[in-house]
Amino acid sequence: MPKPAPADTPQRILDIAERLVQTRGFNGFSYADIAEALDVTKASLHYHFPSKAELGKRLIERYEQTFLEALKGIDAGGGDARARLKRYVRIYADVLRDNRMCLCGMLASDYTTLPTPMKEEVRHFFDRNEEWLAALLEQGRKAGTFAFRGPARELAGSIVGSLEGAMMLARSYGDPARFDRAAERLVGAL
Amino acid sequence: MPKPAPADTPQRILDIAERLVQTRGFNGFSYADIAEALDVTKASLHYHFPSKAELGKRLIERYEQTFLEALKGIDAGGGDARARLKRYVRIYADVLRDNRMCLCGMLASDYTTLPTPMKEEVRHFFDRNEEWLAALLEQGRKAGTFAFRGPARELAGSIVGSLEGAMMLARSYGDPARFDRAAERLVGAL
DNA sequence: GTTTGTCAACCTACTAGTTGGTAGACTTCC
DNA sequence: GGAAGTCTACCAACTAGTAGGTTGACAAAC
Repeated sequence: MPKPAPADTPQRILDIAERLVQTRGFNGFSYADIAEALDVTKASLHYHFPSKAELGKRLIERYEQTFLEALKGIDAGGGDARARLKRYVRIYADVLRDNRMCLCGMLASDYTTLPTPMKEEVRHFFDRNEEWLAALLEQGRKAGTFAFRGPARELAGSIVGSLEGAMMLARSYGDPARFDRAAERLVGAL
Repeated sequence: MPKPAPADTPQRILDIAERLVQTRGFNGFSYADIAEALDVTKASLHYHFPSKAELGKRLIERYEQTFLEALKGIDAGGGDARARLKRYVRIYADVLRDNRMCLCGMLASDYTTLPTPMKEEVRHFFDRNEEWLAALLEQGRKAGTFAFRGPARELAGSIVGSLEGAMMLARSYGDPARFDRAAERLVGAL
């Protein structure tokens, strides 16, 4: 028997690689790490993902898809803009409580060392992310829920940056609550 | 003549290593990179810094010293709390315009992969940094320059996180002005 | 004032292990 | 039989780090 293969191997590879990137960064793990965790050989990994660059690209694509799906979930759920914003922040908090950084936050700090296709995907993620958040902010402003000056998109970029930074520091301090406090301030300031 | 050695070699090693960490992260460069940039052998680097962990630790120590020196400079210069805060933010903006990340911001994202002594130094840097900022914020609040709720130290932590995150994203977008806009919002909100 | 010894600062040459990646054989399922 | 997926067995390049030798500056001993 080569594999009882209960779960789809490529997906399991992505699951493990994702966790590794989120905890150690793109330069902080190797194919050998994935192989060990999955109990297969490196060669087998290369069969599914020919190069690390390709693996990384697919990783971001999948992450973005899941993330945007979650945002749709927020749109579908009820509540005013503030409630939605809180659910948005909650996504980050949950990732952090799983002892992970945001995948793209991590990759943003590895940015200069990434292969070009990955760079493009990282920016694409943040573009979509900020677009959605900007729309929510604008909605909230129109409804009188939020008060802020300037373009919503600019504020969105600022908030995303703040959340990523707050995650990074909270993780270094091993103190997820530190993220919550910072996020509370951000949301409260609107 | 063995050396025209105008500059102190250990310092030059630290200079180059610092730039490499700030641009590529601690796992994104090797002794070979420093050796090439400095035109010496790897063995020579190991003479001055026995291990990469030791090099990294010394790197943070020196960075913190320089940073705290700059904060003293702000204290010494005139102006109210807001003016001082702007000069504080300026430090980050200048680093970014040199195409670098904050050294410790970078190391915060590499955190899980760092040797323990480096982890301690990174946290020490942020502790000192936030202590100073908290004092400035408290000063500003007492003088009526700033308005904010809760402990100054908590706000300081939030601001430092936001600045680090804003830097990271601005660098990914190759757009230093993105940092300026985010920082402007942060300072303006006080 | 030359010999002798010490020292910092480098060098060449090497180690053991890791990196991403490949070739080709094998095995199982349709 | 052919495709899919896995394996063993490799490779060249790179990793941090080491062993041991060379160089020239300086200082004391003679």
